[in-house]
Amino acid sequence: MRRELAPWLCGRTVASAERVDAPPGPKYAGLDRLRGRRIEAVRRRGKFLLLPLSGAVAEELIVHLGMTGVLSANPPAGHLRVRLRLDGPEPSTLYFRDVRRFGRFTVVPAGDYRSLPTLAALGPDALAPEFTPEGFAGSLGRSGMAIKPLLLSQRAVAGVGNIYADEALWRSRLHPERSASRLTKRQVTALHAAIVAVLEESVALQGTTLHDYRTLGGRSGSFLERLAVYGRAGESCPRCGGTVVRLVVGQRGTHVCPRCQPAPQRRSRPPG
DNA sequence: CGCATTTCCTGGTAGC
DNA sequence: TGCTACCAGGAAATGC
Repeated sequence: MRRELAPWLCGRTVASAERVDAPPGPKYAGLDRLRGRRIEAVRRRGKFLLLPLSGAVAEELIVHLGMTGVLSANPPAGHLRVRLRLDGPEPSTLYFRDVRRFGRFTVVPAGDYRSLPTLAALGPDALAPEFTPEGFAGSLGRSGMAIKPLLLSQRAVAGVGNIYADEALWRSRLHPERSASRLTKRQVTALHAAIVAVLEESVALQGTTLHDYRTLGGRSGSFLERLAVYGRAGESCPRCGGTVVRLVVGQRGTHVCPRCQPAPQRRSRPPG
C-alpha cells in the first residue's frame, strides 16, 4: 500500500480534507489541519502509515487500516470516512473507507505518539534491517508470555498480524502458546526467518484479501491461496498431512497443525 | 510496570 | 422468509 501511495501522494498539496460519517474522537482527529499542506513522504512502520506534512508546525498524518480500512483512488460503495482532495495538474481524490471504524486517520505532532501507544512502543519493522535474530531474541522478555500474543503486541517486531503470526509459527514449527522467553536460539532464528519470509511473499502477492482488503486500484491480494493454516481448520497440513485445528490464544482465533507444532509442556497432567 | 481482559464496530452467517 | 445471536480482530482502555 505504501509503495502504491508514495508516487501518487508525495509532493502533492491537500486541497481539502473532509470527514464523512466519521464519529468525533481521536480516530479521525485533526483533519481540519490538512488543507494547504504538502505531503512530504509516505512512510510505513509496521501497520501504520506515516505521512509527514509541510508547514511551520511539524505534524504528520497517521493512517491505520484496522480490520476493514481501504484506501482507494475511486469512491467506495459505502462506509466512506474521509475524502482527501489533492491539488495538482490532475486533481484527484484519496478515499478512506472503513466499515467497522477500527481504522485511524489522524493528524498528530510529528513523533508525538501519546495518543497511539502501540506506535510509541513499536518494535523494529519486520522488513527493516534493524529486525535481526539477535535483537529479536533480546526482545522476548523474561515472563512466561506466550509467543503469539507477544507477536501481536507489535512490541518485539512490527507488522505481524493474526494471519501472519499463525503462518510464521507454523513455518517455524512452533506452537503459539509456547513461552516466548523460553525459546531456544535456534527456534528464535527460525521464527525470525519465517516472519520475514511470510511477509515478503505476501507483499509480493499484494497481501491477503480475506474479505475487504484491496490495493489502491481495487485489486485483491492473492496470498490467501498460499496460507497453510490460517482459516483452514479441518483441512490437511501441507507439510505433514495432519489435520489443522483452530484454537483460541489470547482471545484470538489461532490455527495450528498439532503434528508439526507440538503443544508446550503443561505443568501437570492427570495420570492415565 | 507488565500482562490479561474488555471494549469498540458492523457485515456476514448459522440456527430456528 | 425473517428474526436473533454470535463471530471476526486491529489497537486502546481498563483491570489487576
